Amino acid sequence: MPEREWKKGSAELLILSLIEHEQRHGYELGKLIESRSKGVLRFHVASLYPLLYRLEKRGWIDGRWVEKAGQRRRRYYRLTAEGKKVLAAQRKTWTAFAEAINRIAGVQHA
Amino acid sequence: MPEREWKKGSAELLILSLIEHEQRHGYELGKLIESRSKGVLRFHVASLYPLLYRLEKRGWIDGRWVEKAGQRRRRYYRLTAEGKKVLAAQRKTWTAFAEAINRIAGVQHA
DNA sequence: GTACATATATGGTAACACCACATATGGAGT
DNA sequence: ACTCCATATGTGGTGTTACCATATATGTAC
Repeated sequence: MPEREWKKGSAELLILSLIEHEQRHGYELGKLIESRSKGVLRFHVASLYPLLYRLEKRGWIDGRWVEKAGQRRRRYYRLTAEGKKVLAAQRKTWTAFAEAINRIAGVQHA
Repeated sequence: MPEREWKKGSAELLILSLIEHEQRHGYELGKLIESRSKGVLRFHVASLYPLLYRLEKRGWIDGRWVEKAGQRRRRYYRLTAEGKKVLAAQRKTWTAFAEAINRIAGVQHA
């Protein structure tokens, strides 16, 4: 079952989209993806955190630690200018990809 | 750029769909995917042939050699009963996946 | 006789989601 | 007090799989 494979790469688009308008921390992103996808998508921490480091290293997102009393420290991420460009490009790529799959696999537009 | 990653797993759905109604050989499948996707999807031989062996080993597709004078031998694949079930399941999974991505990434239905 | 399309095949590499496990804090239930 | 769960971040090792480069073999066109 290729479900696992489809998730590869899609994670980037999801993360970038979710922090497009407001900064979020890792755990929140994981929970958001799970709830908004109605359980269809679930990224494990061992995928999520390394991904965030990769995106930050590439300069697409920018993280900063926020410490609050009576709470474990959180790292909040926001989209950089470069990240905005990448997000736009990935949205376009995703749309073309999904259309191609639907055309070949004969899935009625969904 | 996650384009490469998205292709992982999608190959199975594409192959199974393309041999749903008529048997085809490997090279033909590669060319069909490229043309029908208008160049968006292109699977290299080093991905395609090993994939066909995997699918056959799993019993989802059934291949047989066809030799014709003045032509290199070709291996034609057809969908097995088990393959039909898998195809139906994968179509469903793909649709749910694409919908989830679109919902979260804010892509207008495409 | 060279170039290209057709057609199948494979050893090695890179990417990345996942498993299992780890650390740390706060609140709810018993 | 103690257990359990939700919150929150972190990592070493594994498995899957698309791709690179390269190989073999046939037919057609220039």
